[in-house]
This record gives sequence, structure tokens and C-alpha cells, in this order.
Amino acid sequence: MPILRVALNVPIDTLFDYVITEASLSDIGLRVCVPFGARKLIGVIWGVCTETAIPVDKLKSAIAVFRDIQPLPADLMALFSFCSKYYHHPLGMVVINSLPAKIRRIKPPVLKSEIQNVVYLLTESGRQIDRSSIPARNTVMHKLLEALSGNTQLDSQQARKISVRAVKLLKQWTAKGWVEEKHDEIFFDTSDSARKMSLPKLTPEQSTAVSSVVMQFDQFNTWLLHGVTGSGKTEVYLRLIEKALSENKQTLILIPEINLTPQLEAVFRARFMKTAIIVSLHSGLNDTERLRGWLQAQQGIARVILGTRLAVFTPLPDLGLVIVDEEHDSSFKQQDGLRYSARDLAVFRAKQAQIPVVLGSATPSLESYHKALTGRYHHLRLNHRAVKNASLPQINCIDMRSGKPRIGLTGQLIHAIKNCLSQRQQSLIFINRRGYAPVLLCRSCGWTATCRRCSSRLVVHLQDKKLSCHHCGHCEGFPYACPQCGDPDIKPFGRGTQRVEETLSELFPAARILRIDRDSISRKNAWQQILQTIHRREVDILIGTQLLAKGHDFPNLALVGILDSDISLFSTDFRAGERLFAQLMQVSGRAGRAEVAGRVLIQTEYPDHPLYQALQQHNYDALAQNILAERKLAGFPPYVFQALLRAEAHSVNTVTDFLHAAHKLARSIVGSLKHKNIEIFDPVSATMTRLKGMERAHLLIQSGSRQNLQFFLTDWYRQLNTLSSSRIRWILDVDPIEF
DNA sequence: AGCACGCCGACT
DNA sequence: GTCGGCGTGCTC
Repeated sequence: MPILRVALNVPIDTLFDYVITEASLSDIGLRVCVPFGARKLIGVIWGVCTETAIPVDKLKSAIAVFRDIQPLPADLMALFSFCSKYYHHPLGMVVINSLPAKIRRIKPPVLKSEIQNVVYLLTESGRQIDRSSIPARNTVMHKLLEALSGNTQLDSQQARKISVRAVKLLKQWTAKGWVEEKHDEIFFDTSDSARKMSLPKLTPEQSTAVSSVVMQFDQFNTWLLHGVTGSGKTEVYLRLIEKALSENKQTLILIPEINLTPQLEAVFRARFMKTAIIVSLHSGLNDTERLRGWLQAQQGIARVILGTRLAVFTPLPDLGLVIVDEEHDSSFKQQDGLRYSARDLAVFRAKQAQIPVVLGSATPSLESYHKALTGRYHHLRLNHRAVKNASLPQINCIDMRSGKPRIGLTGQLIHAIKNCLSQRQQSLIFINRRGYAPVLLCRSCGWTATCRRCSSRLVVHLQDKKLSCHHCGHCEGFPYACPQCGDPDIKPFGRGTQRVEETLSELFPAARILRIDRDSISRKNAWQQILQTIHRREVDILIGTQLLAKGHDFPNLALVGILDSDISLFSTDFRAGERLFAQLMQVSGRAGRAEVAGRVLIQTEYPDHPLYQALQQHNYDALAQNILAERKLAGFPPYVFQALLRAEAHSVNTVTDFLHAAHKLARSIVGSLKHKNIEIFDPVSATMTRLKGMERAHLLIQSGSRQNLQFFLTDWYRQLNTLSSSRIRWILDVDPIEF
């Protein structure tokens, strides 16, 4: 009897064998339902063979093989294997967790209308409904009828935009005969005329970039598309996608996890609406939508796949091009469970498929930049802005060494805002700290409000009279007096977005001020409305956190003011400088993108700091090379490769005991002389020592050779498994970016 | 990760 | 005498 080797979603890095009456090699990659202990699980058939090392009395029979969906393609399975080996994470967990939730269930999904979009339209009797007979308070019904009037078709996604209940209503109306369901037929005009709409003219730099990649379109190459903000990287992507489409290839585009997906999606749809199906895979999708996108990609129906990091695991039979936009963005690195870097895996996929991969950024990660400098990546530069007359903003520091203003805003910045207001231009104040104030302080005893579950201070949110922990979400009421000494003189200390908003509305009572941070964007589609409000010039002053910094165009923005960025200059995290620079470059890039000249003012006590100097000169290279030189000297990435053993438990002792044992183990493994070049550090507590009630610490391993590090980790990981107890939770983080 | 098994304290 | 607490260990 044949034996199935099955990958299961359990934290044991091994395949499990099952007997089955009939199976063939073509079943590899199919889902299978198997008994596992006392429960039933779904797994993926990783191999079919006739022998097993497992004693016969232990072998069980598989329950059912699912053939509703094509097996996972071999290249995707190879990606999973690589991922499991490289990140030292159980294979089954890698595989199963990257599949759409609907096909991870023991009960297979109902697939009938998944792939083809169903559209709804009014029937003859539906058109004769007397709308006045429907009570006015049934607003959803009215909106839906309005949307369907004039023979308009709606798909379920459009219906959901009207209301979440609209989809259900459509089903009810279908039953009543008011509405009919139709399978949307997909017509594509693949003629040249359809492709060559009126395209924007490329700048010489853009043309060079496009033609360089196009010339080597049939081989693996990593291209670092290094273009200043507003230089038109998106247009380069669009031309390359067009090339891929013309060769009948699929394109995978990875984007950071921010609310910018709809924007980019709209741009892509506008360009390729007539020529290709675009699928968007982001966190806002429900299970059905995600499955539909995944299946359309897997069947080759979708030609352009736009998604956040998880999309790197999509099956793509005709993959011809990979793009990673904002490649420096840290959201490409998963920060729990399997801690993979979608950017690195994207490069792996391109290599696998022997196709080009384009990493785009205005401020590349130092890892990528270093690879470009050393020739492993091809460096493509866009040094000029693409829009006519749009120049890079002028960036200046406001020297605060002579004294910090009590209200947090210098006279110079206030004056600049006033100027903008009088010229009816918009300004943006960037402060990367939400809430009213970061600290609540007792003036007489020095007590500060701290979180019970985390080693963090509670942030003052004055508007709802709450103290809130930005790490675990814990919220509590505002105390009337100091809980330690009883003194009622407790005061918010420092500044967040809310306080800046308060100050500015006092200074400019007539100005229309809009604060944009995670607190102000509570509702889901509020973001779209906010952007429209800004574009319609219904706002004079914007106040925002990094939410505002990324990717959006604000054509009328003339001034960006940056507050309190100095803290990051002296962070213990060696990547803080790199991140701050990227962020400030990014937010500065919001100014002067169209024809309004832009200006950026940075309030700082360190105007001579190399980071600000480089920023003022728009000189990424100077700073990057400066930091690289430091890193080389100090022996930091990208000159060494790191792995972090992260551990957490309720008690500190459990964590330290485990890490000390792991440390001893590591030393003995290295001592056996099998391993070279491995540097083992002592266990230290994490930057956030306590998080959500868990004590956290870690142990760093470093090596000048990625291969040496991997050899070591494989040995170490195997033995760590025997060391663990139920009290401790641990994980290996390969190429960590947070500590 | 689950889930069973197992060994000790408070209940009808 | 048993219900249930969660520590330990196994899952093809």
C-alpha cells in the first residue's frame, strides 16, 4: 500500500506518514485529511512512497484526499521547504499557515462561484419596484436600488462598499426574482491598440531603467530601483508589467502593509483594466475574497497580483516579473510566528523562476544598498522628479539649542505655517507619537503612569480622559491624584499629535486642522474620505504620524514641519538612524510633489548631526555610506549575519534559565569544532522587557558567513527542541530587524 | 499547537 | 468517593 508523507500544521519539524489505498506521484501537493492523535487535521501531501521508518502499528490511514483544487505547484513547495530550512520553522506550519483559511479547514470549501465573479442586475420585475413603497429608513435598500438602476451591474465587492448587508439583500432579492445573478464574462482586448493608451512620457532616467530590465527580461537579476520621492517609480513598474503582460506572464507586486493599497490598486486598474485581471491580496479581505484572489492567481486567470507580504506565497504558474515596492519597509518582515522577510523570499522566487525582480525605494535598506554597491544587485537610479517643474523640497533645520519653546513649536515654524495659511497652501506637521502626551508625571515624587502588563509608560489621551498602553492596548481611567504620594499635581509631560493639534488650534483658530493618526482613523473607509478632504483643499493644517508619511500625493502641500525626531538619533537600536532617515525622507517627499514648491523644517537640537546634514542635501548616499562604514567597523549587518533566539514566559526565571541552557548548548556545539566563525552573545532582556504580561529576553548569534550561521542554527535548533518545556515560548528569528 | 493522561485538592 | 485543576508528554 502506498504511503503518504504529509506536512501538518504542528510545531514538530517532521513529515507524518499515512497509509492509503491508492495514490500516485501526481497527488503531491494536494490537501489531505488525516487522523492525528485524537483529532483530525488537514495537511499537504509532500511525498508518496512505499516505505516508512515508522513502526507499522503506529501507522494510520489517511481519511480523504481533496481534489477540489489543483495541487500546489513544485516551485511553491520548494519555496516552503526553503523557508522552513532557512527560518528554522516547522515545514507544516509554514505551508498550512500560508494557505487561504478556507482551504485549511477539514471541510472543503464550496467553490462554485469563487473564480468567476458573480454580478447582480435588476430583472424586469425588479425594475418595476416602486421605491416609494420602501420605508425611507431602509437606507441600504434605497442605496442598492439606486446603484442598480439604469441596468448597472454590481459585483459583490461593489455591493459590500454600499453596505455589508447589501450582499445578503441581493441574495434575498434574487430569491424574490427582483435581481438575477450572472457570471461576469471576462473580455480582454489584447490588441496593441488597447495597450497603447495615452501613456505619460518617460523621463530619460525612467526610460533607461525600463529598458535595462526589459533587455534582460528572461533571466534572473535583482534590480534596485533607487529613485527619489516623486521620481516616478510607479510608472517604471507599470511599463515593466506591460512588458510582462505582452509576454503572457504574471507579475507579483509586493507592497508594505499600509492603507495605500487602494491607491496603487486604482492606478494599476486604470492602466490595465482592459488588458488584464488584477487581484489584490491584502489584510482587508475576508476569507472568500482572499480565496478567490488566490485561486485566480493559481489558475493563471489573474495576471497582476498586488499584495502585502503574505502574497509572496501565492501559486503563480506563469510568473514573469516580481516587484517589491518600498523594499526598505519593515512591514515586509513578519514579526510573529514564522519571521520571514517577504522581500528576501521575493528575490528567492525570482531566482527560482529565472526572472527579474525589481526592488524599489527612495531610501533602500542598507542590506540592499550594500548589495547594489558590491555588484550583486543592479543599481538603477532616478535622481530627478518626474513631474515638470516639481523640484525636491528645500529642507532646513531649525536650531533649538538656544532654547526649547514651551509650546513645542518654534517661532520660525509658526511663522512658516502662517505664511502657508495666507497663501492658501497646506502644511503638515509630522510628529511620530500619537496621543496627547507620552508621559503622565507626578511633580512631587516623580511617579509616572506605567502599564501593568508591559514595561512601558502609559500615554495620556486627554480627549477621552484615558491612559493607554500603545503596546498591549490596555486602557485605564485618568487618576485624580498620584497613586504613590497622593499629590493631585500630576501633569502630562511631552507632546503627542493631540497636544500639537490643541496648540495649533489655539494659535490659528481660523485654520481648518486635521489630525491623522491611528486614533482618528477609527472607521474603515475613513481613510479614503480623509484623502479626499485633503485633495479638495478642505484642510489647511495636517497633523500626523508615520501613517501620513507613506506614498500619498498631496499636490497642494507646501510645508512639512518635523517635531521631536531627535530621540531616534540616540536609540540603542543600531537601525534607528536608517529608519529615521527613511521616514523623514519619505515625509519630506510629501511636499512639493506637484507645482507648489515645497519646504521642510526640522526642529532639532542637533542640526549638525550627519543624518540631518544628509537630509538637507537630499544625499542618501552620503549617509548610507557613512552608516555602512560604521557598521563595518562595529561588525554589524550587512557585514555580519545574525539570528536571534527569542524567548518569553510569565516568569523571568523561566526565560533566563532557558536562555542560559541554550547558551551553554550553543557553546558546546561550537566547541565541537564542527562550526567556524560563530559568535555567541550572552542572553539579554528585550527592548520591551515585558509585553502583554510576558517577560522577554533573547540571545544573539552572529557570523560573517551566512552558510556557517545556517549550519550552526540547524544543529542548535534540533537540540533546542529537546530543551524546551511547556512554560517557555521561543522562536528563532533569522535576520532580525527588531531587538 | 491541541489533546489525553495523570495525579492531587474541594465538593455532593 | 468523584469533579476538575493544570503539569507532562505524545502525535505518523
